[in-house]
Amino acid sequence: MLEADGPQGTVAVRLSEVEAYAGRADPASHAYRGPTARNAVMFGPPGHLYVYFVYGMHWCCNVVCGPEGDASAVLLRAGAVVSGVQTARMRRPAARADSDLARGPARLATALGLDRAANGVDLLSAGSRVRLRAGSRVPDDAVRRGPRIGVAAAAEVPWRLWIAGDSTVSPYRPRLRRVAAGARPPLA
DNA sequence: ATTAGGATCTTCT
DNA sequence: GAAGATCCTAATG
Repeated sequence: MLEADGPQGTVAVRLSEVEAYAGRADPASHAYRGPTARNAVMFGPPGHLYVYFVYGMHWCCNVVCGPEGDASAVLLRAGAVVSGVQTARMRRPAARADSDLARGPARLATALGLDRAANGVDLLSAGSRVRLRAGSRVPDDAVRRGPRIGVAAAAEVPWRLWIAGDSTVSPYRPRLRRVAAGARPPLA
């Protein structure tokens, strides 16, 4: 469960889909090329929120996992809004059904009202604006795993985990990487 | 139901 | 200068 306070109220989400990134050893990880201004939080202590900006308009959230310096993190890909539904709807007018409110990493961040200002927040402190809490346990046999989405490297590593049959899990669309206009096709 | 294209800007090469 | 851990809308089958 992830819970975020905001000016319009508190929204809580039960996570249904996540993706693991294994620090510097993982070619798909933002930490792969070492520390930078953007990924600094990843190299810090675990239990903190790493928020980054993608595609010129979206924010995505990770929970830092490994020990300090390890730079491992889990991307929060989707969840079900379990409280503050009305606030989440206002933030996500494009969502048709409530199950779409946090169905996708950028949607989840928007529903929770998270952006650059939430980067680095300690998720395990009761006084934080954003908090990670234990929810009801998911049985092992309800957890599925498969390839990560949208990554250009190490796509075959099955580190996306989700709850089987959950309607809030993002739809899997293996998009071919966009090729720049006018670029030559790769040589076979 | 599925697909294609556009929006938009930070980050690192 | 180019690509990027995405989403939305419109068009088509």
